[in-house]
Amino acid sequence: MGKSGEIYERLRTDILGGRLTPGQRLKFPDLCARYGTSVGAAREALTRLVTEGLVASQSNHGFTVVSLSYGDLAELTSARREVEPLVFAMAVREGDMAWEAAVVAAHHVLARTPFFGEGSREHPSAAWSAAHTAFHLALLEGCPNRRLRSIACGLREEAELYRTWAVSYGQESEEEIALEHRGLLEAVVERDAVSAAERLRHHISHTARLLIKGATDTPA
Amino acid sequence: MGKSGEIYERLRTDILGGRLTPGQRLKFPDLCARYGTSVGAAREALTRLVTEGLVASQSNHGFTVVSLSYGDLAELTSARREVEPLVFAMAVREGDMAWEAAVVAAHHVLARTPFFGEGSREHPSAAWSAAHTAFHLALLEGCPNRRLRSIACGLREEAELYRTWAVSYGQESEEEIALEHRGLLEAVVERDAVSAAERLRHHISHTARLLIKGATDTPA
DNA sequence: CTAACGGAAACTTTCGAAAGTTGCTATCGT
DNA sequence: ACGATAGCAACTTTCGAAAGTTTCCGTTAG
Repeated sequence: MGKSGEIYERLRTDILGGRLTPGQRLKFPDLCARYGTSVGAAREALTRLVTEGLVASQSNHGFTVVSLSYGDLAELTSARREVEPLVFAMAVREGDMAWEAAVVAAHHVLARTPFFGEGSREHPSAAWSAAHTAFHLALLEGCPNRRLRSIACGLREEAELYRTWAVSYGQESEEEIALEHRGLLEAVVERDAVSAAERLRHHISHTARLLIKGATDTPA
Repeated sequence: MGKSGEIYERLRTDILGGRLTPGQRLKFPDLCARYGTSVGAAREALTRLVTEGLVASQSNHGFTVVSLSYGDLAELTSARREVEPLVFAMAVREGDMAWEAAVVAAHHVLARTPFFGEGSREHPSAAWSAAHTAFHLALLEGCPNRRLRSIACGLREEAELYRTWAVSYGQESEEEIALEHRGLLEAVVERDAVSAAERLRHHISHTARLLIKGATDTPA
């Protein structure tokens, strides 16, 4: 992997990790200093992030971290409600036993990881977030179609931004969410594709609603 | 639009137009001479095409036009069978009257354009191909979700490569295809989303089968 | 005759300075 | 005081040469 791939990874994790705020301008002088690289490498990394929907660019106006809005969250959620269940259903139908085992494993660590960490009572712990992402990726991994898988994963990644910037999760959501995760696991081991799709669609709608409720300004 | 956007367009049309053969190596010296540009501009254009699936890249081994294979066609078709009908159904449910009118117009043009041109009896005319693409894009355009639309259009574009390199179309297919197009139009004006999705799924399967039959070597 | 090694050619990747563009500010005229 | 204009400053974009890689071929030793 070339050098620009390295800065691409770092930029991506910095955006997803909340170290760069949505809407923030990404100037080359700053970037080069921050990551110790040349403009060329930074430029290539940024253009890759643009196609993934994490960075926006205007001609001759540079690059910015994408800005969050209720309208966009609604559109993103609508897209995820359509494609993720579809991909998940295909995984349930066609995934092999190794996949099934990976899902069971991912659910196990998710279930055993505490929702809130030592610090905040508002944001889920980094460990839980990681386990949560891993579980959902594991669910989709069973789909044998590379293209569909990467489409679904791409949408989930865009949603990740909204998750990291969500103001707060309600205390009561924790159990409901855990219940839904168990339901998804159940659909996998029982190989019930239609139930799987239905449950995932509901889960996406539910969690998106939590993000909307948590925010301060009015929904679009 | 910058200079690299210009060469991006030219490269894209050259690939889609069959002037660059699948699997062909794309060397910077050649590219710079062909399009009269610098390596930097060519590089940016290529990386953009990689994310669209029209060009493949290996680290330190340069770029190539994607190579066609039966396995890949099968996967691509499978993906299209899932997402295009979904997007089309959403268009039928939510598209406004202006969209409906655009579909009627696009179908009119398509129906009046002769399938075979002056020259070959094997390949559809360039005019028909253009009208065909325009019709299908018009169908998807009614979907209000920008992300879903661009996903569906992206998949169609990848399929375009297989269409331009298909060995030949059977003579009898012309009428069957025209019939299916009329069916799609009908589903739009009658606002029947489930029929629309079903018809489009069938149409995709059918045309993909024609491509497979037309090829000379054995399917995977 | 085969295999390993060395070296050169061709190409990809990276870099940073030059050129180009935009938006702001200060100055001048009304 | 207000508006217009010209110049400036900051930044983006582009370019092509330098550096780094891989591949291939010819040579030599076994």
